[in-house]
Amino acid sequence: MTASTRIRLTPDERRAQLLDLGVRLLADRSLDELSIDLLAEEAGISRGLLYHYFGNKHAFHEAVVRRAVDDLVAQTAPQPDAGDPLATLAASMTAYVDYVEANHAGYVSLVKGAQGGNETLRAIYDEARGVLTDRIFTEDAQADLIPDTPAIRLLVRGWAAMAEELVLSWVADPAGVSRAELLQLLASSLPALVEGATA
Amino acid sequence: MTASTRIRLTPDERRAQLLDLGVRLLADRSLDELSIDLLAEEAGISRGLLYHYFGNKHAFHEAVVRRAVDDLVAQTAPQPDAGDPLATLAASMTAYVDYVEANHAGYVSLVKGAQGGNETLRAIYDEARGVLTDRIFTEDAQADLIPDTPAIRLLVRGWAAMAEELVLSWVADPAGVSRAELLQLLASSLPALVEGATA
DNA sequence: CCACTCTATTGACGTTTGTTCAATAACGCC
DNA sequence: GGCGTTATTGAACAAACGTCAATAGAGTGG
Repeated sequence: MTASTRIRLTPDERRAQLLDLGVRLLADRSLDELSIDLLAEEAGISRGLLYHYFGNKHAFHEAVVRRAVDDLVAQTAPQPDAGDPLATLAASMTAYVDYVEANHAGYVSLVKGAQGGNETLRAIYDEARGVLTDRIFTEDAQADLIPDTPAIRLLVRGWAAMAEELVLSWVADPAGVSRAELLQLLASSLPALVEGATA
Repeated sequence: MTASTRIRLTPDERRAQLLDLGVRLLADRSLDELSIDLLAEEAGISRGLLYHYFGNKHAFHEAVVRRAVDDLVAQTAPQPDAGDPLATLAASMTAYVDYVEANHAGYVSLVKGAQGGNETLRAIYDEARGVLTDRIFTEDAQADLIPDTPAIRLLVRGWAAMAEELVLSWVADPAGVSRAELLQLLASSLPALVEGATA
């Protein structure tokens, strides 16, 4: 549009700009609905520069997903003040619901969408889920509430999938279920499952 | 290769052939890793014919996913012989585990991958999950084991996501958990959740 | 048995889009 | 104020998507 004197950023700044833009654009578009053309125009750069920084389109996608996942992990980091492990769990779930509510489209498209992607994307997703569930073990297991066996590990993993589904489904259509009820479901389900499995 | 006299099938036969081939090819490839060129060559047809039948690549993908999902629903259809609702549930889960074991790659790539796709793909996936979970209600609810409230509906939906995760995760790495234990987890988790939520 | 019609099928063409690479110009430094 | 480093460009290539008028297989009626 206006006079476009070439703007030169440091590599870190440019990477950050492109990743932020990628998160924004890929929130309501799938990867192949996003052309490098559009991305470059939106960022005010040439197509070639994207390849200089990320190599190819898929690598860019992976970097964006990693970025989104890191955000999720950071913003749901547990605060070490609570004493009661159940209260800690409840706080974690609240933070998680907050995050999904604030980033609904992006969560579905980027985080969840990673499951259907290639090996690398699934690995990123798995790693994130691993971090989230490990918190459960390191925080709650200290109180010996949750035994650490292969079957229970598997069950907790399943519980995490359930939690994701509950929140996404509720955000998409909250009809008939209050936020408090949702949080209650999330927090009570883990003990219920563990007790049901060990009994 | 050999003399290729143009083979002319009925539209139904051709559609079926292409969908079958699509299921096979998309089991270990993502959509954009599959070129129409390869598909056409593999099917022994020209590229144009695919567009004649499906319009565009995405519509083809959707049709393939719908096909895979229909297979899943059909092959896990409950047998109306069992009496005890808990036994029926156990039978359903066994059929489900059988299916996922036999179609691991395809399940992940097609069924699960649909979650990360566009609106239409997610609708197909949701519809399939709806059919699967509705079975729970129509079969088990008759015995009044499961009350039908919005919160419980949501919970059952979450349980379905958990079941999927458990099975996929177990198939990917069964270390430390026997098949019987898995089935036990699957079958016992639903009652445990419902009881935990209604208490 | 031949011509004829219907329609499944082709193949060439235009266009979009991912990717490469040598050339260019902005910024810091002497 | 010139100079070198390197972030950045833009043109050129290739692969793949999608379109459409032309083609030919298969049944049908004479």
